Amino acid sequence: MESTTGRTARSRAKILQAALDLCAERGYNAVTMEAIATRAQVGKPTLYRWWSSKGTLFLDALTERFGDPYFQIGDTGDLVADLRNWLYGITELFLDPVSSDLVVGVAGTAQHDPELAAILHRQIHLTLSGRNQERIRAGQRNGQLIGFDPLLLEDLLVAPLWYRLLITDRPVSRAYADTVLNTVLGAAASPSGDA
Amino acid sequence: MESTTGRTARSRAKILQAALDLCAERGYNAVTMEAIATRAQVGKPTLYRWWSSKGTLFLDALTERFGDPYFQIGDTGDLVADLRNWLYGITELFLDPVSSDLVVGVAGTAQHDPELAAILHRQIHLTLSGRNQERIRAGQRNGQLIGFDPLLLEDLLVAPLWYRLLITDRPVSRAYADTVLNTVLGAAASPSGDA
DNA sequence: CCACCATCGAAACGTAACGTTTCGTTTCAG
DNA sequence: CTGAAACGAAACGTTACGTTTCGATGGTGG
Repeated sequence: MESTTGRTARSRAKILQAALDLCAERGYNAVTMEAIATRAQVGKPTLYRWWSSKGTLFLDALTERFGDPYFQIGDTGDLVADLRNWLYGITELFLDPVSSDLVVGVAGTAQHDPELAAILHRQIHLTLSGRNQERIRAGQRNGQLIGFDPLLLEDLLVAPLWYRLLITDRPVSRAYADTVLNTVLGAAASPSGDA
Repeated sequence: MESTTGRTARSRAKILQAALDLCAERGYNAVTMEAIATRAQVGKPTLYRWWSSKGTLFLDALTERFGDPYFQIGDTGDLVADLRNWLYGITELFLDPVSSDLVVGVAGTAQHDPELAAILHRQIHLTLSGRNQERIRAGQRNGQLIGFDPLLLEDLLVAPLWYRLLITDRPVSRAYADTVLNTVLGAAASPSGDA
């Protein structure tokens, strides 16, 4: 049966830790499945038993190490403050060389690995984005940011950070996050719920 | 000397065409340098003489086939209309299976190919983005969209399209481009020129 | 018009990482 | 205690890369 102390659980923890360590040392691209197995003192078949590729393995490592606390909007009752802290967290993630290299690596791999892309889309988009939209709707029921389509608001706020990380090489910063937030929130309500 | 009819120019045209054809047939990921060389009836060393990798080759093919007309803001005198057509063009590019596969492939490869990333950043960011900001400033000198930081405006408009293409699997559409444009342009002027 | 030399196409090669298979051993459950 | 499942380690075939070699081709100076 599945246990938290069994051999498989210990191997899994060792593998994810080895992957993160190697990523920090050599960078995402220079890490191979063979190196992960060696570092974790684990056989390669064990890697492929649980993950079909380097990309899916690192997506799990990324999720466990930098998961919901960074990508999910918090709930203190003040929606605008929660959105700001949400953008601050993602900015922090994108500024740190180690975590941003990991994020860029996984996002880049997903562009030519359909299976990883599917997992990422389900996990990030459907699950996380769904919860984030729910958080926005909850704020709107309390009279905050009424008139914004939740999905569109989420897009407009977080997309510029991803755009800077992946397409341009301009750095993100707290000041940039503030500017995006202030500008978008200054916008009139979106004309319809098309998005 | 360099000529437009010499052997090298003919080879170059054949190579880029073969790359685009193969990309349309099998998809970006399934195209190999060997296959491009074979299809173009060209030796592999000829490929590596001009391009250091598959990514840089396809960036050239992308630029020649889907270049400035798609990524550069036009100038009809009406800035808002030009911005809308700009977003429509990129939407069209991202909607077409062949061109979007090419864009996704190059963008994805750039995430783990520093040389390609550097070229893309210089080419896209510095050159194109510079011209686009200049177009926005020209409109502002005519009294259009005064108060927006040009760089921020460009980010806010185009980032959501890239975000949908690369991170979520939600489709773009003209209606989405319209909603983004209308919402952002409805925004108050950005508080400062930080971005 | 011709002879020369750079450049070409084609093929063969070495390398790196992949993902799989095999085999003897270890671990946990009944 | 016993057996089945999962393990670590090593070896293997495969694929695509990027390079090297070699004979042929084509544009150029005499």
